[in-house]
Amino acid sequence: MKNQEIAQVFDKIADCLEYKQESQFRQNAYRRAARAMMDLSEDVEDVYARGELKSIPGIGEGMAEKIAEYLDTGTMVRYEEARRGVPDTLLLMTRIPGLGPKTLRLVHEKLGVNTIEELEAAAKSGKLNELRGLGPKKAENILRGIRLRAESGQRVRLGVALPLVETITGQLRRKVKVAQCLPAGSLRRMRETVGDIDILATGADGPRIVEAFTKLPQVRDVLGQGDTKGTVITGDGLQVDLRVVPEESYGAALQYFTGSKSHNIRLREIARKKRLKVNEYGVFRGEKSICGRTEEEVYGVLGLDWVPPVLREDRGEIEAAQEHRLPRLVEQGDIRGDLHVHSKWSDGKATIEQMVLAAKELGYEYVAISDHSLSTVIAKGLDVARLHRQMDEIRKLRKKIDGIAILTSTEMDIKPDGSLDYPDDVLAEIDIVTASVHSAFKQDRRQMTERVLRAVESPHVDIIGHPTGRLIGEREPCAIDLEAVMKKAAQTGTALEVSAQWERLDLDDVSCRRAAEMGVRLAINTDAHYLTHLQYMRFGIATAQRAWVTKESVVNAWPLEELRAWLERAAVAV
DNA sequence: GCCGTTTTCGGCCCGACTGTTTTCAGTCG
Repeated sequence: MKNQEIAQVFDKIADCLEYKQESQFRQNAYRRAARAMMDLSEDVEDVYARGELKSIPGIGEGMAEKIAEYLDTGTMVRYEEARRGVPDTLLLMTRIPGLGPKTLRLVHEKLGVNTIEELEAAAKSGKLNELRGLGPKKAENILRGIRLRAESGQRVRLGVALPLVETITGQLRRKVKVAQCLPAGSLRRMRETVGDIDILATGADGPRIVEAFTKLPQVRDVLGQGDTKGTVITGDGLQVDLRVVPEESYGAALQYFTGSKSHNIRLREIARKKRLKVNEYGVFRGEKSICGRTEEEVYGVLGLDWVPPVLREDRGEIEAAQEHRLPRLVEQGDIRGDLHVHSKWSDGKATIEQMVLAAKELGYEYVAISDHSLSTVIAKGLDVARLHRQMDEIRKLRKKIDGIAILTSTEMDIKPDGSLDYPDDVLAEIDIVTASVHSAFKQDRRQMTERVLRAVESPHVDIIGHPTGRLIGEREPCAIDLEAVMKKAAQTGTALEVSAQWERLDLDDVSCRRAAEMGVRLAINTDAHYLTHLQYMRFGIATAQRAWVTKESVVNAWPLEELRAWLERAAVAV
């Protein structure tokens, strides 16, 4: 899978062109092409093999040739050419906040600066001030930028960012009069990680709201403070932007500030063609504001249905909204049960009864208790004897607790050779079987793929748990041919999990979309080890929504009877 | 370099804030 590699090459070309101050539009073309590679839900080599590279939006004649060249030869002449005269160490400096391409080129050419260390020295010695357009403040800003880049710059996971933003907006509401105050940006789009936090507020007194924002206890550093906009760095190094607009601009501002950037650019292009202008204050014909109070109005006047924030990535949602064929996405209310929940029998922290009651409290129709199997020793995996005792307890609980169906289950290891951790006759007794990889993550692609395929082919396995094993920001996804796994899963009716744990979100949105398109069934599960983890369902749902998934594909959005019928199918299909 | 209800050339999103400037360029989102 060379998608990411090619994306990086295109992005680097764009960086070089930016440094060399070549055409903005050409730079954008490379950035768009890079994004197109990242968003591609299948292997670019497969698209190339079919001769369909040019059907990818943003990939034209030239880009298609460059991709082909890279896949055939492993290099790209255009890349080498772009890099000429731009030392690699200089490219690293393009990510320093406050230091743009113009300044970078200036210090390189006039002062011979090639590295971050040299830049720092030049700023400290006052040499920077000698250059035209650069004063002492600028030098100070650059030093701060270097410091910021060194200590933060890490993207933060959704499950961390969301509680943080809820705290911040809550505090702001208490400190100052705001009509609206809510997260926008990638957080509202529920991306798996966010680079910064964007907050939108409406209210009459912009300067005062921004002032209050910069004085919040979490704020360590104020990067900018104007009448309508503030930018700060929190104690743990995360950038937070606040934007204040008048109430009548709420919809336009929310739309603008939610992004994504490429989604917004597309909208503004559409507006231009209609001789309209979209900005954060509204939609304008000439000087006259047509609308802006709600997002629905903004989309409507451009001829689009309202687009759910989770879809705003320029991955086809614009066209779908124009043609009134946006999907009705799966949502929290559609979920009827959690099919991956641990208990104290293995490494969970609550009893089965506690977990079941908590699931019932959430309004679920059913819940599956899926403790670890034998091989996961570290998690107190159950041998067959303990498994039987655990299942006995479940049978007793069924009599004690009504209003929710309790399914027997297991999260069973797929061993390195692809064999399963329980024998078939034991698996046949269990209502629902999730099979997961928990060891030998470093196997090569062929071994791993065959290993998982064996599990998919087992008539007893219903769900493949966290299919790639990734931990966001900690462990890369394992090498596996997901396309092959999905193809087989579509045939056997085996579901793939969308783990709602925010450290995992596995499958991710892009793969999940591919799976759904291929007709693979999905199971959105929390893999809860604590009672509170049951609440993580929202992250799994967001991931599925970002993958355009509707409730028909999601097995735990089905009524119990349908779910049981599907489980029966798994038992007879060999 | 891409792309088409301004179609094969001539466009390409829009505004806020900062710093160094005496009217605006650079950077950011």
